[in-house]
Amino acid sequence: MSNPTVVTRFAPSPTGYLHVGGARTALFNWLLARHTGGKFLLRIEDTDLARSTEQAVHQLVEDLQWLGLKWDNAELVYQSKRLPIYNALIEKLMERGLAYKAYETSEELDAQRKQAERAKRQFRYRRPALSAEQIKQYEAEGRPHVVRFVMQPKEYRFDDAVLGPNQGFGVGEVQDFVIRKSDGMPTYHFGVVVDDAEMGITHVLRGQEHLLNTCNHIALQEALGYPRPIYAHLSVILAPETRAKLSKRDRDQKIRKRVGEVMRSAKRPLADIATDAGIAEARLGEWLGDEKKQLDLSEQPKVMKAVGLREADLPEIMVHDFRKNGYLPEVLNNFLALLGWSPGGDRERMSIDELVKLFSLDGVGRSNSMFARDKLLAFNTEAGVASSPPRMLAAMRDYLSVNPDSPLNIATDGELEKVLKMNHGFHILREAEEKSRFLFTPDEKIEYQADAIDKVLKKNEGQGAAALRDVKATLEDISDWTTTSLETAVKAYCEQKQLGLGKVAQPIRVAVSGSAISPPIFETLEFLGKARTLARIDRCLAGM
RNA sequence: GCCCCUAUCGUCUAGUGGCCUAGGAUGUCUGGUUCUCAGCCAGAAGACAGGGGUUCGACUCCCCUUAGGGGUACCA
Repeated sequence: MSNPTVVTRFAPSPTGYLHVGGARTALFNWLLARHTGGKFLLRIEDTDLARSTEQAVHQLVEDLQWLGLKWDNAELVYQSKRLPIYNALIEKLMERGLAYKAYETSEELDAQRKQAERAKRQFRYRRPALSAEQIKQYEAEGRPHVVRFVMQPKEYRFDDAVLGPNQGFGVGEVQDFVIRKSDGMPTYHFGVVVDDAEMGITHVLRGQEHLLNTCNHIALQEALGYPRPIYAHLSVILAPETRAKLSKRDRDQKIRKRVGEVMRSAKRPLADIATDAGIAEARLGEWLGDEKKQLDLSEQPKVMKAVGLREADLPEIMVHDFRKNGYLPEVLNNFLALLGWSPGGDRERMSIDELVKLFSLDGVGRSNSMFARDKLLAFNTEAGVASSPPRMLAAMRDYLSVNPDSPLNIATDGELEKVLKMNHGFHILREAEEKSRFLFTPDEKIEYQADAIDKVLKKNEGQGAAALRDVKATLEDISDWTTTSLETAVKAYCEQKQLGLGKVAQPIRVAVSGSAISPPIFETLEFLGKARTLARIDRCLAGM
């Protein structure tokens, strides 16, 4: 009997924040492991030296922790630290004639591909017939080389837990693929096969974009004598903006578009923008001209600022974006789980424990799904209402920790609880936070929005301002400054003056908050206290 | 181009040959509640891509077409 324990893994490459597609893959692997009482492991695939960073590893770890997807290996597995293991295996493959050195440069291969394309042929790498002398000469020259795996010309077939049995590709699709790059690093294909085997991975849940790779992987497993894990290829998550695979590049795309607009309409040359952003013009130009290029973590905000783009203008794609905007991790998990999986029936709202209990590969669908944010928003709204005050307080603290510029960072827990309560029914924490900033802003720093002043106070010969001046006396007379007393007093005033509550509440709202939108007025006033309320009314009136 | 995957309301999906005059959620629309923005309550509209089979019977099985997506790297 083989060991029946399920072992899954998440193996991201550390090239930036975790995006929701990756998070969904991680979640499914985690759910399968937890559901079956197995293990979930985390491995860092940092074989791309140029793009991998230690900073990205930290971010990945933090995002995964935020989502609550704990991994069971105490120490992270870094592929970059396992080079001797890969090399020994590669040497052996070469000795057995199952792998060989190839000396073409990337440029030469590109040219061959182009040529094949022109001839309307499919380019598949075939082992060139090199004489012993040629090889000797290349070696003597110190010519760089890669190592390729000899792919047997046959059909590769495998069963997929999601897609069904007998998946695969014909002879014409496979080729001798690279297993070690010219910089000495193994490719993804090699690292993934070796490490999955060594870590005892039993189930590989990954995106459908890996379907063809799976042929390479099973061929390698056969050559290396490894068991084949159970494969489950997940559908692709599509971005509504592009209707194509959700990608971090979508954000770059949006910024790129904006830079183009600024250059054209505002007639600002690239050099200006580069200067504003503090980035070399050459670098910026290179990025602008190549859709595949991405701005790195430090460059992105600078360029955004230089062209007047705010965080909110960009689509939320990274897990970090959702955290920063005030989504609950349990909600994101719930929503992500539903992208390509269903427990059957009408069941939709599930806690993490319920997800673990209900999750099964049988419920995983095969068709791609669009990442539609409005449903996520509705889930978050609902969860915000349903969650306990301590949970929401913790969530708000977490939100503030990633939004250090918010004035609410000075609030006490008690104040934060009040803020949460008076904003009951908010969609995301950011909404409650932004609506409440004025409560934590010094009186003299309140900025009055011109349109709010015009509409609420100045319109109709200053009717609103007059009401404000008049009701002030009523407010001054209130000694018991509580929501209920305030409500009773102001409503009595309205009745006496034959005014709708709105005619009085709106002017007060603008006076204390600076805008026409705020939490409910009486709770707001209680929170501010009598002195600050009256001071703000005076200041507002004086400023008109 | 070639290869692969997919196809139910706008979107996420339930549905595994008769329970389907197709269920839920979200969004949209209408009305109500309300001191603003939200929220909440009540109601409505909204889908089996098309064409062939198989079957007593197809949303469900098969084929073709169409459409969408993915892949085709010394990225993972």
